[in-house]
Amino acid sequence: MNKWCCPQGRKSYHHGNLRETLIESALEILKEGTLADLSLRALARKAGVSQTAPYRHFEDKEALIAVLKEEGMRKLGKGMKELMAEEADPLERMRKLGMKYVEFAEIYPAHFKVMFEYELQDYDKYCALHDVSDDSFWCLQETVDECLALPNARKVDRSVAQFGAWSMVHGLSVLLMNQSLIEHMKEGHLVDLGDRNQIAEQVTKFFCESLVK
Amino acid sequence: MNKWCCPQGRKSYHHGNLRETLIESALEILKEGTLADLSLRALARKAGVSQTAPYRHFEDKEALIAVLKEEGMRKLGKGMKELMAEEADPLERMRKLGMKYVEFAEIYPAHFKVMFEYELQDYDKYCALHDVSDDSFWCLQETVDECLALPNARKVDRSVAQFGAWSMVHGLSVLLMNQSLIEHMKEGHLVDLGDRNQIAEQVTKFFCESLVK
DNA sequence: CTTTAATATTGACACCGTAAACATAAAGTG
DNA sequence: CACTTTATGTTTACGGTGTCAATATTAAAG
Repeated sequence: MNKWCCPQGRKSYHHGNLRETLIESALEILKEGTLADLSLRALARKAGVSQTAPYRHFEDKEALIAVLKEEGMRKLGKGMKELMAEEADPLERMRKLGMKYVEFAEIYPAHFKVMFEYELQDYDKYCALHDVSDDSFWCLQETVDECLALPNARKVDRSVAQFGAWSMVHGLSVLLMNQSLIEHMKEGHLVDLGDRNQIAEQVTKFFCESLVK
Repeated sequence: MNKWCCPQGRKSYHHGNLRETLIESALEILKEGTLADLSLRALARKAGVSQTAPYRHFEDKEALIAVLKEEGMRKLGKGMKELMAEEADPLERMRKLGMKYVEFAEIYPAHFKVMFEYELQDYDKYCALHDVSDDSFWCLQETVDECLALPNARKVDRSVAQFGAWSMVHGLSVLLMNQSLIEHMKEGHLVDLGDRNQIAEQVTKFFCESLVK
């Protein structure tokens, strides 16, 4: 006998697809909000389910975050791997990889922050995240190696080029996401999306040109 | 008549120096913890004062955060300004400025995160922070200009060099702070402080050399 | 000395993450 | 089919958070 009455207009006692619903809701929140807006309780509310229901699908909040990181790394990695196939010229591919990175941060700022600013307690627990992250890093490493193998390559240590490239685009992403920081540099001038894109283009170009003589 | 009994062993009803005490406690917490450990209530507890007492000195948590950002920018700016006087060679100074930045993040990671990862709702409200931030930016701009005025300077747009330099050291700081990210790059190898310092040295050197022919 | 302004307290509210005990439904087993 | 197990929900509760309103204490100003 079904004497249970759902809190929201739900048909059955079981939601049926709660895990995926929670993840999708979380992604929605990240699209139009900040990490601070993301709470398990809010997600539960959005799914019309009790506040502790999410704990049947995620050990704790961190486990949900890990999945969000994973989703982000998957999307970023996908875009980068496509470039590996599309663009043969190492230097030009390097530049495009950098722009992909910056554009990702531009389009999904909150998601980007979750990926890189939310520190997990024990990273080793989430090997799926570990695996999917490797894809992006492989693209970077492969492209760096190809650049350094160029006949006109500057004599640069492999790991220096790797760290340099990644640091450059990561810093660029963070700085460009932060309107107030940019305005300092631009001496109070308003900086719109066009300006930011132009800066990103120029800086990534500058870096790639620095790899060769 | 003093019929009031203090919650902790405090002499008088008024704390006397609560604002400074709260800031100092906050700085202590940032030295050995994360941003998540920082709560107004915890600070109040530490000062032996009721949980709403801090609101007599800070409009809200954000106002306290703004002060912490300010403290950090002041310390960073101080170190950078000293370098402006010490080191005459623009390129070498550029390199040292970068290392100062990275070392700051290394020594005060939580404080660094508060400064650059905690987004204020309305930045314009805290003009003291705005002013003290300008000092650091001025050092960067001045040094970039001197580098680009060098006879052997590469032909680079001023704002590109500025953004490039800042992006590079900022990204470097963030990446090096994040042990799990480094280990990806280093293919699982443990990366200690010595390794990180060496990477920072090499990458900043690489960038500075990229500014000249 | 009296009034006022600054500073602190208490109590409350709405959030949050999460643990324990319990309820329901679906899936597996005889 | 009935019966048990497992997966997936709910309720209730605890301690934590930021913050507001009303109140108390005291230092400073008149």
